[in-house]
Order: sequence, then structure tokens, then C-alpha cells
Amino acid sequence: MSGINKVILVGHLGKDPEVRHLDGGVTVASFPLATSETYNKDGKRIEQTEWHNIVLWRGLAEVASKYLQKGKLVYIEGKLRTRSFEDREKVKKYVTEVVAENFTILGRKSDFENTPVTSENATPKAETDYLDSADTNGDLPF
Amino acid sequence: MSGINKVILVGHLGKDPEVRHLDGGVTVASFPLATSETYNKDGKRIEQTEWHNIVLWRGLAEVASKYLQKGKLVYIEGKLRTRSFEDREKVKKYVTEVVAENFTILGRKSDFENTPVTSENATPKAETDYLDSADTNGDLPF
Amino acid sequence: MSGINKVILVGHLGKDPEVRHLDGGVTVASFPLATSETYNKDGKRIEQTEWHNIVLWRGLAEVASKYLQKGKLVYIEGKLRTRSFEDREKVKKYVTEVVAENFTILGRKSDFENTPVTSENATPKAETDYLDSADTNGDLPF
Amino acid sequence: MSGINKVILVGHLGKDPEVRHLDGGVTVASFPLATSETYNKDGKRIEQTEWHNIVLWRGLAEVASKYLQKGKLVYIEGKLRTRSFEDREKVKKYVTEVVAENFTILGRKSDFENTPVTSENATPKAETDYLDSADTNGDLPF
DNA sequence: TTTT
DNA sequence: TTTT
Repeated sequence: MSGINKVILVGHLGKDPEVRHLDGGVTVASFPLATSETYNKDGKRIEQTEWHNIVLWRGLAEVASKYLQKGKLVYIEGKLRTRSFEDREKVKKYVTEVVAENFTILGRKSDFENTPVTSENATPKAETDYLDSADTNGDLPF
Repeated sequence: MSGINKVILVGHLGKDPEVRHLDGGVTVASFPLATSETYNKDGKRIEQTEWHNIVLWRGLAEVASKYLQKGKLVYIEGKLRTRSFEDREKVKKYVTEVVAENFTILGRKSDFENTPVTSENATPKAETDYLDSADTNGDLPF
Repeated sequence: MSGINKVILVGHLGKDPEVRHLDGGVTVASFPLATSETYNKDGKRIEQTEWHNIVLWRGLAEVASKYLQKGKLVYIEGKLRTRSFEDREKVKKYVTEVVAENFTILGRKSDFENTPVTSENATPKAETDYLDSADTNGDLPF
Repeated sequence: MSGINKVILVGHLGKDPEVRHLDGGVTVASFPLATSETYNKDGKRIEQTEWHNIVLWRGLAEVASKYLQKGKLVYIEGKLRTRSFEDREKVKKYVTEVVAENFTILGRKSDFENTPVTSENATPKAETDYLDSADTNGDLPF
């Protein structure tokens, strides 16, 4: 009972998010994310890249489709989920995805330039988690 | 711009949560949490304990006051916040606290026994984060 | 360049670790880990379990094979890695695994009882990370 | 027994690292790190910054003093530690610090330009954690 | 005291 | 398929 299933990634989008609208009006977005680590081996710099399938639902999917593009650097928090599906030849296959619960754009200023600050582009659902505590940090004498 | 401030703890409560109701009806709970690590030094087992000040707001505070008691093992996710206050001698002091955004009780089954499952003891706010994705894991062919 | 690929799990082992010794003397261990989350849906308690393939290398594999058994509750920290392999019919397949970098047994005291403290059962490699700072927390006046 | 005490931060250095060499030749480095979060309140963009005291020991301290400077964006992983000390008036005080166990520079290319890749500037101790698994990802048929 |  |  009661476990923890948490993934934390910082990496670059390999493609623009692909958005779908399911029956019932639910929005889903997905994109590949690359996390690379670099290390020295015998004095040579070696880079190793891992690719992750990121999936976002509903409000997060919509925010992602607006603000994330191929190449951008993002912090993503989510959980692992392995699903099965049938490929075109009706063979059962498995994929493991990271279902995002939260994300934050990192990186250069230019990455934020097309992110106008109006009351319309609502705070990403992820950020609203913070609102609760953010507006309540009064100075109580614990 | 845009940073990450995340704390992940697994430890035991040092005391029962202390609950307060602020003006305006906001609930705050707090308790000390011990995380200990054990390591071998010269063949001897050494245990080192660190104490953390945990603070919870609103709905989370209420769930905590119901289900958490001294001694229980919990997973807590939150963020660091340092605040200043004046002590009795009007000296300015600082405390660093972990503002919880999420928690899960770990440990023995008996720890859950007094946690009846009715529609009344609402899902902790933290857990509702999961609901979004949990009820939408249909089998879309990405 | 420079990414983060981190997984944090708390769950129960589905089986005893399976240990292999590769050519060259490298030890690898692996086991399935279940993380379950419980939430209320329409007043009913619903439990959803996710299974993860955990892989451990070298020293960590050896410590795991000694101290971890089916049913135990563990905290695992690691990274995601997707590899391809050929199944018996020579079909290329993919699996995503969590390569553990660290683990800690959680749970009941009885779970630790068969963990004698001698200088022989070396500190898990994971725990040695902590040693560095643990033995140097003198009281320097920063 | 057996807890988890983990901090994950992404933020900018407020100052260059300050390095000290203790008696016995141990190196310690420290610097303030700012993590800011931005959220909408009544249609206005509000930024809230939290400052953290980062401390690094030994090898990590040396790598930090070489590659980190005021203003850089870093990912830091570590643990919380609260210590007491006496201020100039002999009053006992407490500080909570993040003892880094790992860090990665994020951000612009220009941030890496003064990071020549030679066999001399050794892999940060943190990164060596990855080496173990990185050079062993052979294709075993689990 | 950082960054956008 | 990203980035440096």
C-alpha cells in the first residue's frame, strides 16, 4: 500500500509537442525529451543521451502546447506508467512513459519572449500548486 | 527566473501535529520530523538524526491532523522556506521550514487501521494531483 | 548538454532479486518493484499498481541480493534507461528500466533483524555518498 | 531508522563560491543560491525568491570553485542539515544549509566556454556516480 | 545576493 | 529526435 512513483527530468524537447483532443474533450500532448549526461573516459568527453516519452493531460497539455517547442530546455516532474497497446500487426507491445504532473521552462531569456504575461494565459496547473502556500506565508510565530 | 525548490523526506514524526486556525479560517499544522541515516564507521554502526520543521496549510493541514501521529513514518514532499520572526526578547531570528505540498503514510498496516475509507475523509489534496492522470489512462495509440 | 534523469520510488519487491555474474566478474541484480497509489473515486477506494524493472550493478547488486527480499518496502533512487534486445523470435523489443544508484530499506524493525552489523557487510555504495559529509560536519563558523 | 533527506534545487548563484581550506587539508565551499517562482495573482505576475545556503565538501568544493560563478544556473542535489554556532556576542544560533552531493551546470552555451575539456579537470565526484552504470550498459538479455 |  |  501507499507508494511513491516520481520522475524528475531536465532535458531538451526532441520535437514540438503533438496535441490530440480525445472524445469527451480531453486534451493530451506528448513529445520526446532528451536527457544527456557527459563524462570523461580515458581523458575523452563522452556524451550519452537517453530519450523519454513525455505525456501530458488536460490543462497541462494545453499549457505545454503553447509554451514548449522543439529544442527548449525544461524541468519535468511526473510519474512512470507502462501501458500496452497493439501495433499494426496486432502484436502486443509495451511502452513506458513519463506522465507529467508539472513542468517549468528553463534556459535563455529568448525562450520566454513569446510568453506574454496577460491574465489570459493562465498559470499552468502545475504552478497553481504553489499558489496555496505562496499567498499564505504570513508571519506566524510558530 | 523559474527555479526549482523541492524537498523529499522520509522520516518519523517527533510529535503529534500541532494545529492552529488563523484569522480568516485558514488551518496550519506543524510538527518535527526526524530523518536518520546509518552508516558504518570503523566497523561501528553510527546513526545520525536530522530534525526538520514541517508546516502544512489548509486542506493538507487538516488531513495531517487526522492521520498523522507521533512516531508514524511518512514520505513528505515540499519546498524550503526561510522566515524571520522576533523572539520574546525582540531579537530577530530565522527558521528554515519545509512547507509540505504532499505526503503519504508509509509503514505497517496497523498504521492505516484507523483510516476508515468513506466518502467523507476526502482524498488529501496532494493525492488529487494524481487523479487527473489516473482516470485517463485509456489505451490511446500514441 | 547536461541533463537530469532521476527516478524516486517507494514500493515493495514483487520477487527476490535475481543475481547474475557477467563475464569479467561484474554482478547485476534485478527485480520487479510495485508502487501503488490509492485514491477515492465516487466514494470508493481504488488502488492502482505500477510495476517497475529495477536493475542494480556491482556493489549495489551485491548489497541488494543480501538484504532485499520479496515483499520488502524500499526507497530506490536511480535513472531511466531504455534498451533494445531481441526476443526468441529475433524480434527487436524495448524495455525501460530503472537503474538504481541508491536504495534504503524502509519499514518494520523485523525487516532489519537479519542485517547483522559487522565490519564485513560493507556500507552500501549508496550510503558511502553520505560518509563524506557525515564525518565532516564540524562546527565551522561560516 | 533509515530515512530520506533529499533536496533538489535549480537556481542562480547569488555570489561566487567562497572557498576555505580547513586544518587537515579538507576543502569547503559555500554560496547562496536563489530559487524563484513566478505566479499570477489577480492578473499580475508576482515573483518570489527563496535563498538557500549551499555547502560543498572536498572534491565537490574544488569542482564548484572552478566552474561555478555568480549568476550561473545550476541543478543541485543534496541534503538538509541544521547546525548551531555562536555569533560574535556568544549567542547560540541555528542555520539550515543544503549540503550538496551533486551538481550540474544548466543554461547557456557561454556558461560552458571557460570549461576546457582536458583529462586534468577531473569528472566531478558527483558525475562519477554515473560512470558505474554508464560503462556497463551492455546488452544483457534480462 | 541571482535570474527573467 | 534535443542540446553543448
